[in-house]
Amino acid sequence: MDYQFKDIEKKWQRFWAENETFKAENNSSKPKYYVLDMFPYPSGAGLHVGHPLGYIASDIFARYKRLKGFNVLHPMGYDSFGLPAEQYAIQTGQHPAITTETNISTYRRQLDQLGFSFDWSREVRTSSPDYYKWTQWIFMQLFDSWYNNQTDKAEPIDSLVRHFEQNGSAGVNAVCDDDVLSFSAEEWKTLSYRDQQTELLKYRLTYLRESTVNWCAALGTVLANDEVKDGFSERGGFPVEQKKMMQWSMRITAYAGRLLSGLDTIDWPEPLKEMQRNWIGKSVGALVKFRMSDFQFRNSEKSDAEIPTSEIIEVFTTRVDTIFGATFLVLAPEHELVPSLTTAEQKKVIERYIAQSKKKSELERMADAKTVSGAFTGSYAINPLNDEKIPVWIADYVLAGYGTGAVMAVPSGDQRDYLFAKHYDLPIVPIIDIQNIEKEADPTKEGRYINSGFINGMNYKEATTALIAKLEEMGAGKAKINYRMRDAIFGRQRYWGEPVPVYFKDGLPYLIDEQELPLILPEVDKYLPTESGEPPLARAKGWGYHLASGKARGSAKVSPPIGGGDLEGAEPVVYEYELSTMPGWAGSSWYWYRYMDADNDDAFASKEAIDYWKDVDLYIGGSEHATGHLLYSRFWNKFLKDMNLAPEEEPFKKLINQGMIQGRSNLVYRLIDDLGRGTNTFVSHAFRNQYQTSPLHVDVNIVENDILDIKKFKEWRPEFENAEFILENGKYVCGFEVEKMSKRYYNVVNPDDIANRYGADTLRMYEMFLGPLEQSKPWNTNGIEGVFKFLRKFWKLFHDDKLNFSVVDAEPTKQELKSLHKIIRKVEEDIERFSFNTSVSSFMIAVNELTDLKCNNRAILTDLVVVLSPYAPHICEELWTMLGHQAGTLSYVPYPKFNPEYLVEDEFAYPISVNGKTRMNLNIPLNFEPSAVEAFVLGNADVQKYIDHKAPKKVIVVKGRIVNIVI
RNA sequence: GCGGAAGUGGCGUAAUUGGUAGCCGCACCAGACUUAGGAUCUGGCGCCGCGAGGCGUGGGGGUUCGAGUCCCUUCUUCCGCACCA
Repeated sequence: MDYQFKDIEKKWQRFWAENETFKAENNSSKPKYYVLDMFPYPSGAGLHVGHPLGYIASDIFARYKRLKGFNVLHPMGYDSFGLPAEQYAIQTGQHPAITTETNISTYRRQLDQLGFSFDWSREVRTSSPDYYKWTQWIFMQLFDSWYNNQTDKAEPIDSLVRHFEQNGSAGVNAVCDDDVLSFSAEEWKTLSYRDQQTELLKYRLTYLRESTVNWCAALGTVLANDEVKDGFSERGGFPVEQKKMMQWSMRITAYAGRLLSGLDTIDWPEPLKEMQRNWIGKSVGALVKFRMSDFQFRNSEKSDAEIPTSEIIEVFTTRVDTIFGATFLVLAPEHELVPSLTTAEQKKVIERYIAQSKKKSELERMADAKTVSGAFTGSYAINPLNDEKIPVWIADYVLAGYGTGAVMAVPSGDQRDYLFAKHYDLPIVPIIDIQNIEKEADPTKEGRYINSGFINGMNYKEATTALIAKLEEMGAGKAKINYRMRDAIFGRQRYWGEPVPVYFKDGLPYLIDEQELPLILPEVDKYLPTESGEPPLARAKGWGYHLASGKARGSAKVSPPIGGGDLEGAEPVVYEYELSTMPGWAGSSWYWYRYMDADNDDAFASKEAIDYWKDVDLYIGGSEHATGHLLYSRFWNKFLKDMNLAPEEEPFKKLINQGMIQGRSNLVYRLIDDLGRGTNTFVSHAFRNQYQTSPLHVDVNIVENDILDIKKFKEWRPEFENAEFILENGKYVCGFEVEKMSKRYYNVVNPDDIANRYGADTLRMYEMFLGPLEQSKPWNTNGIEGVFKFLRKFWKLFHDDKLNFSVVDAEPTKQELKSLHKIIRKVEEDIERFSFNTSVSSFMIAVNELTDLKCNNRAILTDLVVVLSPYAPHICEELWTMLGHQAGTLSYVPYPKFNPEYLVEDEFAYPISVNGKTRMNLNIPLNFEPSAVEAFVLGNADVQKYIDHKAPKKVIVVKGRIVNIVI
């Protein structure tokens, strides 16, 4: 029989599904291996040919690991909450759950037809209540926790409460809001329950904070950053303004240090780690306090400890060693001290400057990076180390959100400060002997300090240490590590997301009872905000938290169950739920645990399952998630570890970014008439510049090797029915361009079409054949024929000329064994280093060789089927059963053992080079020692001709590699 | 501006430790079979040259018997960040 890929593929896909061939067990004597793909958002467009790239690679790896004797977990699911479904719902009124369901079935069908070895019994969907119950549960754990800097981990909030009860706020070293109170144990106990809760909220790992959001009044909704383009909504182009709103936030900054140091322990691509490092943005430096001078404040006879904070400017610097060169301070215009520092004379100037910088959009501020602007407050501060009075300015090059929002300006060492000083004629003091500040600032750390008081003569290291010690002694500063990263906003004013398991009482948030989980997303009449601007959930009728009087719901109680005594005996009351929903990254920040135990009703996954699978051994996905998903997931994982709910500090041991598959668009060139109108005549690529033409995208599916199928073109769109063409060599040649794969460029290639025409095995191998997995590349269907031909040739090895199955039981020949063992070794090496493209060409070489040898040896072909099966599983399963094996066993047979003996050669065709240039090859036995090789080579007549019978200066012989004669 | 990745035939790519540059395909050319094929097979295919030969891994320089690979320098493309104190 001929290679009937359609029948074969359908047959095996059904077999695998019916027999649950790839179901993984949660306990096994085999070692575990967890291969994970980044789960997709099921969009309405379905998969294009670029999406499965990573899935194919991970599937090959998973199948290979099974052959290597591992118990492999290879699951798939859907990140099914998200904006597109909601947007569609707003437009059509259709519930997003319905669109999501439809899209998921499309995805499932498309994934199934590619022959992936997923364990579908573990499928997860983030939008399913069984799943988001546990997303909500983890949120609750975060709410009930604080970060203890002393133990460097998160702890239950109870431990903080106990500390407050025993010692008050003294000795607490926590990651918390800036405005926490200082109190004694007694004072704490006298606080009302509500006041206690208010205070605790400042410590919780998820907390309420006033944050700025993108508010679009016309759409009546909050937009995500990527929905805003240059201050206007991407959809509709309505103006977007920054608006302050109370938002849920996650105290991810508590984990900044661990998120950074953990990067050194994981095998991820270096660029991606670098992105996370930049995002976290650690800088080591010092906080320094500058007292305000008596110039502004009448009495400054006070010691530092007595000075109210409003009279101290705190700056963060990474170069505390340059402090003697600080000739002025600069505050961000938004800095809270600016109004009190501004003198009456300067008030107008300052106010004008603030107004002006507020007007600037972020874009303008960026474009404006080179212009210097600022304003003097009229006040002076005192440098704590030399008591010099220096002026305080404001300028928008200082960002309110970074560090303390204030800098000490050292114009000799910092270019921005230098430009500022030049512009406003402020002093520039050199502080290092070798510093050259003629034309620009010199940030050198080499040399010795000058003009720098007690650090004069010291080097950088000595000075830094001495200064920090001195500042600490004076109480005027301390060493400080600062991070660029900010706490993450954890809420959206949207419908299609996880409801936040929180209700409000007296304006304070409380967790709902754990028994009430999941808090189901309610039905609403419209998916838009209310007229008063509240999120869509405000439309849900009768949706509120029914706090029982203690009996009605059994153990129903308010969480946190701390200190509250005012709930007893009350009538059931309905409290308002939180109306925002969780952001897109909530559900994806822990999903790999759910796969371990997807049906568990009692826990997000059982302890046994988590202890068995532990972490993800291989994670494949796109680099676009570098600072989003991959950072949040690491954060939640560390938190779960602190709570003893997860065993490993890092969730993804090894990670690979598959490259993006770009689109390759085809263009036709339409002739333009004198009036600039498009005609119905099209000019072939070579002649496009000889006429007035305009390029037009054409569907890549009616173009082959850049030759336009004219007949299909005429059918493509009615207006082209009578199109005329100016051809080259009788053909219409299209131009091409590499751009995003998108409907509007008509360059989308659908995997369904390819699978229909060539089969899934061909598609899988071709996607790998395109090039290295990590590399981005344009999709070009040209070339797929080569892979298709290869599979047919492979099929033919097992069949005679009449296409009857025909293999022989005989002793394999030496050459057959050599071909086989070359590929056994090669594929093993390639897969281990994720070089899938090179395996495919090696398979081609092996099959070419075996075809030339007319090999139909059963032993050889049996092993070859196993080696190829991770790449082309369907055809291999079919041949495997034809070879007489039981159906379905192929996935778990041992990978063939490589035997190096079969590759041993006794002769080698040495390349003979003269002065580094290869001239010929000579067959020389491999057991010849270098001296014998040299003698043999120099004895050769052709060699003598090349070296002109002269005595060589030197002969280099690398055994088994090369001979180089130097003359 | 800073950080990262990458530049090899007409195209996708290969060369795993410094050791024959272009494997394997696509496209193309020639041929075989075939009453003109989206079939199969054979041969050719980096560039210049009839050939001998010369030149070739973005450009320039260096180390080495030998460099796509190592070092310096420079250009280009892509990605990320963007006044970060």
